[in-house]
Amino acid sequence: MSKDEKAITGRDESYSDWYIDIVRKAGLADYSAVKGCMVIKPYGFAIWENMQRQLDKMFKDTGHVNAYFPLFIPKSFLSKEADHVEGFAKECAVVTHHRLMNNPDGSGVVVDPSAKLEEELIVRPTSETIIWNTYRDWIQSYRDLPLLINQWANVVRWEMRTRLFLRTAEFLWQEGHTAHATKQEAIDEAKLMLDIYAQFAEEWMAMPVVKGVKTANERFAGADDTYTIEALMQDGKALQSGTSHFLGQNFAKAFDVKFQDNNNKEQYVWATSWGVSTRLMGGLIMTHSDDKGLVLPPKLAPIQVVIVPIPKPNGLINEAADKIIADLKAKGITVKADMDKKKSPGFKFAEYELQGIPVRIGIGKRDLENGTVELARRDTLEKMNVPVEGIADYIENLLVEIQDNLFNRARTYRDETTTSVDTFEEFKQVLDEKGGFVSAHWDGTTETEKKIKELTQATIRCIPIGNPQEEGKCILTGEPSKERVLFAKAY
RNA sequence: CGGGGCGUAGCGCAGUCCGGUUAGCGCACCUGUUUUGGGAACAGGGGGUCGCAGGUUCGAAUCCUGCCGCCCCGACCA
Repeated sequence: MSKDEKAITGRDESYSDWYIDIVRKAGLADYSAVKGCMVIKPYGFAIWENMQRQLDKMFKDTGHVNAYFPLFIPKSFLSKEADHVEGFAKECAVVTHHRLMNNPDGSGVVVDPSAKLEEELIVRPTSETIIWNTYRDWIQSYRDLPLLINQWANVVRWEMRTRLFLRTAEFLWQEGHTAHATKQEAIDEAKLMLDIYAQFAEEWMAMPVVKGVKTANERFAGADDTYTIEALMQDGKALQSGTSHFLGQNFAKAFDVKFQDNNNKEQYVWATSWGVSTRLMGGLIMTHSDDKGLVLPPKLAPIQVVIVPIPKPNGLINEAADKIIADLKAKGITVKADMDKKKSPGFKFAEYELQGIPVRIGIGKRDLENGTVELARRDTLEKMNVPVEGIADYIENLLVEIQDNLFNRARTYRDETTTSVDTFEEFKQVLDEKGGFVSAHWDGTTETEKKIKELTQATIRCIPIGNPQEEGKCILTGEPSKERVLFAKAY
């Protein structure tokens, strides 16, 4: 096999082709026979499972439980909350019939026109409506609250344009839906989940994020407030990586969900919803990977260490490898030994770099003689000779170091690619030449926000939480402003 | 929804303009031998309804008509 055929497109050449090459050649996902839908392959799914496992733990540690609600939603449900239906109506898949029949002309199967549904069903684009319709029956008293439920599910949003992991017609996610007795409690919940998302992104994905609030224009359809974590990709575009919504009483009123408080007074409940999706996979890829392929943070890598015999396996090498494998496994480190005799070491090196495995161990004759192994780290591509004695401890520390290094590197990039500007000229120049987050004053109107988007393609990603208050003038209109907001071109 | 591209072996493509042996090449795959510290070499081998349906023709991957699918670029979105 030649280098060129296996090589991935360089980031400088085409960032978009680079991304697709990594997704496909590292075996994460593939296009499917269905337009806009992808197949998540075993290696990609293993990474997603690691994400799920940790997130699920964090949800449960904060008192949430999992449940499952239907894929199909009666059409009438969707129209009960006005903003919500307006936000999603344009991208819904609709089930109209429930039976097929043989085409009378013998050409295959066709929809049986006599099997038309009384009420059409929507394939969930999100589950607020079916869930709140159910919560009405579950909630009577303040003692039923708070209700803290999450579900892991697939949803469908009929997008015009798709991109593997970042935007597909069907995607996997989790959606939390909670009900509370008071407004403050619901706001606290929405913020708590945002913190959990941020903590997960930074500590597990090694992906630095900005926590913030969305502007009215960017808010979730049906929410009073939308909180977001925003990450910056290597091409200078922002990725909305998770959102948490304070829904006020909008869904409670739409679905008539009331409870009796401890004064026997009837009240509408307060709600939140929050979600992260397989889009995080896209963020993970675009935060760390390089021109050799995927780079994975050790905490999420399905295989943390790979052992490659040089030049091929033999009794002594196998023996040395088995010992190392046992020591690593005892520490809970996942390890794979590639004892395939047909493939050359060079092939394996390239292959595991493409797959982003954090640490590679090479064992050859020279190593056996010297009592060492060759360690290669994926994040820096450094190679070093390390004594076999104490290798498991060494690797355990190295994995932590790699995790930290990836985060620090990404944070440095993010900080260096965040620019404060005070004029519209500067604003445009930074967006064109440098990209990244641009911190600027804005007059607070949707009209100005839309105008800026029209002129520059940049949107307000968020108003950062804990944003310093500062007198200034809107970069577009010159109207007074009391704080900066974060702009960027976004995925 | 507008614009563009593509559909020939598992993958990537040539052949199509100008119809004519048994449809070809690279990679991958199988067998064997020699190799092996950064994507090995040689030899042999298997694998195809040429997207689908009609039509023209002695003869269609190639020409005509219709259809289907996917990808890319834009507007909308996690």
